[in-house]
Amino acid sequence: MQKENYHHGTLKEEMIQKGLILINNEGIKGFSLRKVAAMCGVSHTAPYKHFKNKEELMEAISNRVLKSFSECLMKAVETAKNEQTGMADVGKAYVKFMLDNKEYFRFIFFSECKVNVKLKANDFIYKPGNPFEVFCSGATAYLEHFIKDKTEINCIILSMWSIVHGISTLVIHETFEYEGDYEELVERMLRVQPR
Amino acid sequence: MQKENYHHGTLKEEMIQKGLILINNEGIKGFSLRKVAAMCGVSHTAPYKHFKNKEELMEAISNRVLKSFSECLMKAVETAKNEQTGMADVGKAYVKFMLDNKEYFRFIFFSECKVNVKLKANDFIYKPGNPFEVFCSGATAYLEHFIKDKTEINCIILSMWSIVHGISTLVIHETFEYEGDYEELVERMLRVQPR
DNA sequence: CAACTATGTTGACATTGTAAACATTAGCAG
DNA sequence: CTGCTAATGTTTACAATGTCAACATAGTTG
Repeated sequence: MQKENYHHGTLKEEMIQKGLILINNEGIKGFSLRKVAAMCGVSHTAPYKHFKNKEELMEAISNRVLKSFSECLMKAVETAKNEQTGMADVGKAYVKFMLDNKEYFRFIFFSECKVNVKLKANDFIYKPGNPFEVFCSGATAYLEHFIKDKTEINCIILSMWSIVHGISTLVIHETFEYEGDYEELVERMLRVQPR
Repeated sequence: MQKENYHHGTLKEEMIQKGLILINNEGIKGFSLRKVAAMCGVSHTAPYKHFKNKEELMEAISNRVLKSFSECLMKAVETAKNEQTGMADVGKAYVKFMLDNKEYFRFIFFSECKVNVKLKANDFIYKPGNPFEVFCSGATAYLEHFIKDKTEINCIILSMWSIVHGISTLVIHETFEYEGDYEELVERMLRVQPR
């Protein structure tokens, strides 16, 4: 009986799963490698066979969330493309996803969690597949129909990205609160833009 | 000789001072209550006579930074008022201050540090003296010259705030990078707005 | 089957936050 | 000045945590 338990089999994956649960239940400050290991029914050093250190576990968890985020945004971009609703709906999806997953994004953005993503303006280079890339490239494709100047497009995109990211961040950090429908608010905030 | 040292005298203030230094030198993950106490030449539990716990120390440090931030923005608002340059300069000051103090804002926004500030939209209630209040009320005063509708003003302000806060946050978190002058970029980002 | 590698466990250690019990000093009442 | 009391520090102790080293077990492969 013990023989079957000695080797867990899918510990790496379960660490990520249980890590997500722990974050949801106890927030950032309740998160610890040892707790997650215990949730997997494994000794507190077993995870080190799969993750170099705590930070690498956090990064894996973060990537899992960002992957869902990407998929969510991709769907929104597709819908917007088909139904000609413009980028506002994608922006709304961006904010909604972050606010629906506050605890996860506190973890990703408000902790020492490394996010393996970096966008550069100017040439707008990004690692494909991450949510920010999805948002920005979706917006680029949309704006190209209306605007020629590449620099202006980038500027507008950056503006939109900052708006949706900024408002989400402020709300999640509890620096700002709106007593009403955030989607409607975002809609209006983005509409203030020329496009 | 020991008699002079037993009572520190201004420990509370020095904890804040040395805390700021430690954050600058070692970042969030290098920050600990015990280290700050050591820097003050005091036992590791002495701070508990002045702060309920670590979080309260962090809050005090955060408030110190936010006070400087407020003062900086107040100056910018004053200048904008006198020289009729509009809110773009205040926005640039906002971003510049955050990027000039990356380590502090990582501490404030990307750690378990409680920021004792909460703005509410709708009625736009804020605790006076905090930087966000300075920015928003400065913007309100400015916009009232051009726009009547209170709701629209609030929407534009929130947009501007999100833009400057969002871009700063993204850069500090190293999710986004711009190889050029951020002030010029912010100028353009805000100018995309109707006003 | 034997040896190797991947995966877990035990035990140890340093760092940290925090609480309790005790020490020193400052300030004030008499 | 004396002595009490509150404010401020220190020592000691403990639990939680990340991490390392040494060892154990189990698949895998020649």
